[in-house]
Amino acid sequence: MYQNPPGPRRAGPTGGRRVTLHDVAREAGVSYATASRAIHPGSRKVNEGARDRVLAAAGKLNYTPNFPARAVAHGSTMAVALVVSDVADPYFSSLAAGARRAADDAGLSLTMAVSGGDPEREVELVRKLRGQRPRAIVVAGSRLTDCPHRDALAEELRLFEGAGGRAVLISQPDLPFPTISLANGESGQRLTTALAGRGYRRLAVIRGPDKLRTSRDRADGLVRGAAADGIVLAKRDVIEAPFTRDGGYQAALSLVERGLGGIDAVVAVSDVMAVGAMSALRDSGLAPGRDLGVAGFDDIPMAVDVMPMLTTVAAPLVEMGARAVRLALGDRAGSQTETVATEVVIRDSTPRRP
Amino acid sequence: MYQNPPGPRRAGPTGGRRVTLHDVAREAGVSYATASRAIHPGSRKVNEGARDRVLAAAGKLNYTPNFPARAVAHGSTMAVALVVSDVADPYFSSLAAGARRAADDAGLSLTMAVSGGDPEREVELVRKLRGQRPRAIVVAGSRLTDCPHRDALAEELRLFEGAGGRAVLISQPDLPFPTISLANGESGQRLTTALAGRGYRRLAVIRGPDKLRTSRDRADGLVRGAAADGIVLAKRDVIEAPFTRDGGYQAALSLVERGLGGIDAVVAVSDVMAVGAMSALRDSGLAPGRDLGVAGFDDIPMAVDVMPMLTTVAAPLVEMGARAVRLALGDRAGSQTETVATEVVIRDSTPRRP
DNA sequence: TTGAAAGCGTTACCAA
DNA sequence: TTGGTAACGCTTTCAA
Repeated sequence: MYQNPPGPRRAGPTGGRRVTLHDVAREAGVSYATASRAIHPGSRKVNEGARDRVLAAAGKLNYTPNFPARAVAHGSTMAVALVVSDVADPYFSSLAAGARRAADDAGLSLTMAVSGGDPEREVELVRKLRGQRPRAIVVAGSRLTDCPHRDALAEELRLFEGAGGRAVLISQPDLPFPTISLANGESGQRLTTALAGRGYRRLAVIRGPDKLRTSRDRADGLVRGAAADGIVLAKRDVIEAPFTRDGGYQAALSLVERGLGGIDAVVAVSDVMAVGAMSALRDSGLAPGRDLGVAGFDDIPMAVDVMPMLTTVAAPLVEMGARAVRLALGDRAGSQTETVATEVVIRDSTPRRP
Repeated sequence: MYQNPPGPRRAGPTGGRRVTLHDVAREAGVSYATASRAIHPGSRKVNEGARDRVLAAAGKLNYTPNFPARAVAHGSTMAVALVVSDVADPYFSSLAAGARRAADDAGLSLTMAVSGGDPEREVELVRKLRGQRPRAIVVAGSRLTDCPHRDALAEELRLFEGAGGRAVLISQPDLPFPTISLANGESGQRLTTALAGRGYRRLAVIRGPDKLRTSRDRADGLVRGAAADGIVLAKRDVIEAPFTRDGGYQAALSLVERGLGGIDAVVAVSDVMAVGAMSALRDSGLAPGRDLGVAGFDDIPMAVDVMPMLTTVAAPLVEMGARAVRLALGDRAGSQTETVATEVVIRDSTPRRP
């Protein structure tokens, strides 16, 4: 008789009383177990009359099931965790929007964790998240080339799966977990082909850190594509900068300061960087599109609101976020890695050249 | 002796074993209670040697405290909940970034709930969130003018507070809860003054639904300001549209189709709408800035990357998100409503007119 | 400082 | 179908 003794409820931190299932059961005049069954969606083993009374009592008392308690008893929560580098970055917030929707469809809530792009923090985050016992952890944007952290992350995720959770990665295909993957390299090649077809002859590439898998694959694809399509891409015209808007800005600035030397287009490995680059060009007195073609990757929403509109390799970001969650929640059958299609979208920032 | 029986741990859904505090205690050779105290940050009442052994054992076994269980026992979680309309909207994702940071500083995790702008869903969300027993719920972007839902929301938040939680609103100052408030009306007036000073004489306003408090206050401020500053703002030149980028686009389009009739600037009640409006103007063959001044509210990051750069009333969005969480977590002393300062930022989208 | 054990609010099993 | 109750993994008195 250690449990749920009748009598006044314990006061909360600010003096409030908590309504528990016990109160509901008493109010409805049924047993504790019956009340639980009536409230829980899954079990239909309860008399209609009793159920109605329980539901009515719950409504009257404004009862809300206590999720943590439910989680402890049932051994699993109703939450999915998403790890991103930065919520305010359009790339990640689009992924988050999709993940949220899919979680919602499954009746789960979404917990967001933000790493700030710090791989160490990312590992720490996953570790903490493990304690939350979410149904699944989706990791977007880790730096998988960075070996020690890469392994530490894999270990944390492995432990998470060992405890019954599900881990899924987005766009980082070389860890032994189900992954929503983008054909980044191939996309880069297709982009150069499109640019070559529009008359571009000499490229500069603005890329993120080499440790960032997405950045590296895209940059490599661009280099390969340039070679294949007869476009000149000098080694010194591949500029590395932080994988952010400001990184793109700085990279473009240094490009201009150094002298363009015949470059007729600059491709950034993300739209966010490309947008920064466009602003830098403009601040340097150059007109993006007219003086220099500009292109990016992702097709973030603002790509059509910058001027000129940005040519890009469109990735279905929202859909990717949703698919990651669905992949995590679905059964293990089928392929573990889903590759989503990308599409080159030509806009005004890369007009046809004479 | 019903509790934590020794022996093999229960298998998880996929067959994994869970490491519990019991295992750690046994591994360290101390009692269950001592292990708990050693792991829990707050209690220093444990022998250093024992503590070290516990921590070592925890590390060795890869133990992670079970948050839900902790929450059940302790009566409160380590999470803060944030309700927004749309994660992918820069306004909300900036708020989220700030809220995340503040939650992080307090050692709490952030759970995001997305209402999609649907007030009914928003109430439902808060209700569900109550079940999660977060330390605090921060609601951004509700439509408080919509009375039935407004009251329902207030009731849910009241119940949440009754159970010991903390509720804080962002930019919706007319519910009886602590609020991070923006001087929206006053900001609107200051913007018209600035525009008048730059030679603008006839305005159009693109606004969101009347039910949206933020939109209404800003629009009202613009109307008042126009009157005070001798700017013409005809009733028919106030266009209502969805509070989104596409809403702004449509509104501007209809404005152009209808004929500008002497309007020399269009002000949208948010940067997101303003950006949409700029694109619409451009698609209609007009040059924002040159043919027509454009201004917005918020100063979202992309305001400086559109062309021309957007004049706006800057709100410290990230800081607001952070302050909301801090307000929720702090003690009840001091003022319940904090008003944050805004600042008119003139950029190229509103050049001086002859 | 430590250990035993009583909760916390659920779910789920078992017998009725 | 129902009620009783063990169990979930933890925190926190209460004695020792």
